[in-house]
Amino acid sequence: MTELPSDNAIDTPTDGAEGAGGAPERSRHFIEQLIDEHIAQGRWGTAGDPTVVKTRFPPEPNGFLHVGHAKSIWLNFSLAEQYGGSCNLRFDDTNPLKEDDLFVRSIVNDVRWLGFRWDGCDETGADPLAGVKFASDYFRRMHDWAIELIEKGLAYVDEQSSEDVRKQRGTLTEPGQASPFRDRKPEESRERFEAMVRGDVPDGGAVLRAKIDMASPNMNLRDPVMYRVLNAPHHRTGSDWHVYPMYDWAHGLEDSIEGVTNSICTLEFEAHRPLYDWFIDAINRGRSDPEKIHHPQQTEFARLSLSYTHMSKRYMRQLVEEGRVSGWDDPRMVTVAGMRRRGVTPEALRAMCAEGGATKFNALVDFGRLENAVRDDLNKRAPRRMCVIRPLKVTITNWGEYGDAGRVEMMTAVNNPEDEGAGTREVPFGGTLYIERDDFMEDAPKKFFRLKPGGEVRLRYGYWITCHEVVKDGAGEVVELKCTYDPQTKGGDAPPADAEGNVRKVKGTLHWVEASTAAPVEVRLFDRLYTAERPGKATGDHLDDLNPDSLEIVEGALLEPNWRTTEVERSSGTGAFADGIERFQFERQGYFCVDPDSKDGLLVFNRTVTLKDSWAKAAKGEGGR
RNA sequence: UGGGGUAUAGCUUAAUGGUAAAGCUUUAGUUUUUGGUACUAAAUAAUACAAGUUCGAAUCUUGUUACUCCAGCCA
Repeated sequence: MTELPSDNAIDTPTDGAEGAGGAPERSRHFIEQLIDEHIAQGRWGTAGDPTVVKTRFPPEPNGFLHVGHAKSIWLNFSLAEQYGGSCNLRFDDTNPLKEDDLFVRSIVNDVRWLGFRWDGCDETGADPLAGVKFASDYFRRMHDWAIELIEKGLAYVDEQSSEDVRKQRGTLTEPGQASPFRDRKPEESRERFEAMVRGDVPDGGAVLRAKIDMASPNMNLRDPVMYRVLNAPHHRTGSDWHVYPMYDWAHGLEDSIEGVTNSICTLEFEAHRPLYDWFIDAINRGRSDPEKIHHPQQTEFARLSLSYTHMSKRYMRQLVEEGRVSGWDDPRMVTVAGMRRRGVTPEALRAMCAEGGATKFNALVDFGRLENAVRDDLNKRAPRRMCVIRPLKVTITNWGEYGDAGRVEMMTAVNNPEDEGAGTREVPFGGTLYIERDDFMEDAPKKFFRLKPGGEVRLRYGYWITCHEVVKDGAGEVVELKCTYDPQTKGGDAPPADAEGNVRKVKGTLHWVEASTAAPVEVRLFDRLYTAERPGKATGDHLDDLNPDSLEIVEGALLEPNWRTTEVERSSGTGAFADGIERFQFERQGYFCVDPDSKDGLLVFNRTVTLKDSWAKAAKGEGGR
C-alpha cells in the first residue's frame, strides 16, 4: 500500500480556536494540545516565534492526490497557520522508477486549489514550483551522513542477494540472523559504498544497511536498508546518482534539514519512529551540541477513511485502467481532481476535514459528511437556476385568452434566497412549458403535493396552473398535460382573497422552463461508486461492490436561457468561485457545475450532490409511492 | 503466536481524578414561492470486558477481548 503522508491543518478563521472573549469554541485535538505543551516548555522557541511550528506535506510524486491526502494537507497547513509558523510542500522523490514530473505538477496544482500556500509559494501562481522542496535536493547531504555512519561503524554494505537478506530478517516471532557482511571493516564498507555511488555496482548488487539489532521485536530495526543501487535516471537529478536513499533513511533527515518541528504522519509509521530517532541520534553521536542536527518530533494520526469509497491507489488504478471510470478525474473518484470536476468546493473539503479534527482512532467517516459539507457551502454561494432534467410538456390552454397566444412574459426570479445582494433575473414564461416528469402523477397518493389531474400547483416565479387533461401516446405513456393558468397569480403570488376573505392556497411549487427559449443540455447524474460501506470487505474484491448505477447521462434536459452567472451575483459573493468553475443550484434538484467536456453546441453539467429530499425518502418508505 | 497502536450513543468527536457533552443521523413541529435552507422540540442511546487504587475512575494500574499496523532493495 502506498503511503499517505500527514495532513492538514486548521482552517478557516470562522472555526478557529478562540474568540476575542477567550472561551474556546471548539475543543483542541491532540496534536494542538501537544504543540501547546511544546510552546509552554519553549521546546522550539517561544510563543509567537515563527519557528515554533514548522510542518510539511510530503507526497511522493507517483500518483494523484485524494481525500485522504486532503486531510493530511489540511492538518499540516492549518497547524502552521494557526500558530504563525509555516508549512513546506516537499516531494519525497526517492524512487526514480515510480516517479514523474507529471505528478509533481498535478499535486502542486491540487494543493493550491485546496487553498493552501506553502512556505516560499508564489502567490500569483506564475511560478508554480516556487518554494517547493524536493528530497532529491538533499541527496548530497544524506550521502555524506551515510559515510559518517559507515565510519562510525553504524552502517555497512551488504552484498548479499535481496532474497538472502529477506531470509535472514527472521519473522514476527523469530529473531533475524546477522549478515556475513555485518562486521566488515568500515574502510571496506566505505570503499564498496563509493563503488555503488559511482555506478560500478549493478542494480541489486549491494545495499547499505544500518547496523542496529537483528533481534529487535520491531522489524524496522533489524538492520534496515538505507541505500539501494538503482542505475536509473531521476526526474530531477538526472544521472547524478546510482544509489537512492530508502524512505526510512531519508524522510526523517529531510524533516531535520527543513527544521520541521512536528513531523505529522499516519498511524502506520508509528513503529518507524524509533528508527528515525535512531538515525538522527547516530548522526549526532560524537558531535558537540552546536554541531548536532535538528531532531523533529514525529506525531501520528489516523488517516481519513470515507464510507462507500476506497482510498487505495491500487484499486483506483484498476478502476481507471479497466475503464470502470473515465479517468483519474472522473467525477465519481475521490481524487482531488475528480472531486473538483464533480463540483466539490475546496471550502467544503476543508470544512469536512476540520469537522473531524485529528485523532488516533481509525474511524470510518460517512460519505454523507462530505455531501453535507458540500451542500452547506453551496447553499450559501450557488446561484439558483431552473433546469428540467426529464421534461414533460405542459400546454397552457387559456394562454391565448389573456393576450397574444404566442407571447412570452418575463418573470422575475430570485438568484439566491440566502444572499439578497445576488439580485434577480428575468425568466421567460409562455403557453408551452416543460415540467419535471416526476412532478406529475396521474394516480397520486394523498401526500403528493405536486401536479395531478384536477390539481393546482405554483410554477415558481411563474403562475399557478391547474391540470385538466392528460394526453397519452399509444403505449399509454403520459406525453403532455393540458392545463389552465390563473393570470392573477403572476410571479407565483397567491391570488386575491375572495368575497368571504378566503385565500386560495397551493401546496406544491414546481420548477419549469419555457419551451421556445430553453437550452438543451446534457446532465450527468452521479451516485456513489460503490454500494458497500467498505468496498471489497465482503468478497475481497472491490469490483463486486461497484454500483452499476453510479452514472446516468441524461441528454434531453432543458435549462432556462441566460443561465450564466451574472456580474451582480459574483460581486455579491454568490457564484464567485475562486477556481473559476461555474456552479449552480438547479432548484429543487441539487447542485451542478459546468463540466469541461462542454462545447459551444453541447453544454454538460455534472450533478455534484442532490438537495436533501424528504419526499423521496417518505415515498421510498411507502414502497415506491 | 513477537512488537506497536486504538476502543465513549447508529456515525464522528468532547470531557486531561469530581454532573458523561456536542455535531451528524432519526422523529415531530414552525417558517417558507425550493418537500431545500433556517428555527424549535423530542427521542433513544455510550465509557469494549473484568479486577484493582481512590471519598470519587471514561480518565490511573493490571489482566482479557476485538480491531488495526509491521517480516519491500515501496512510500
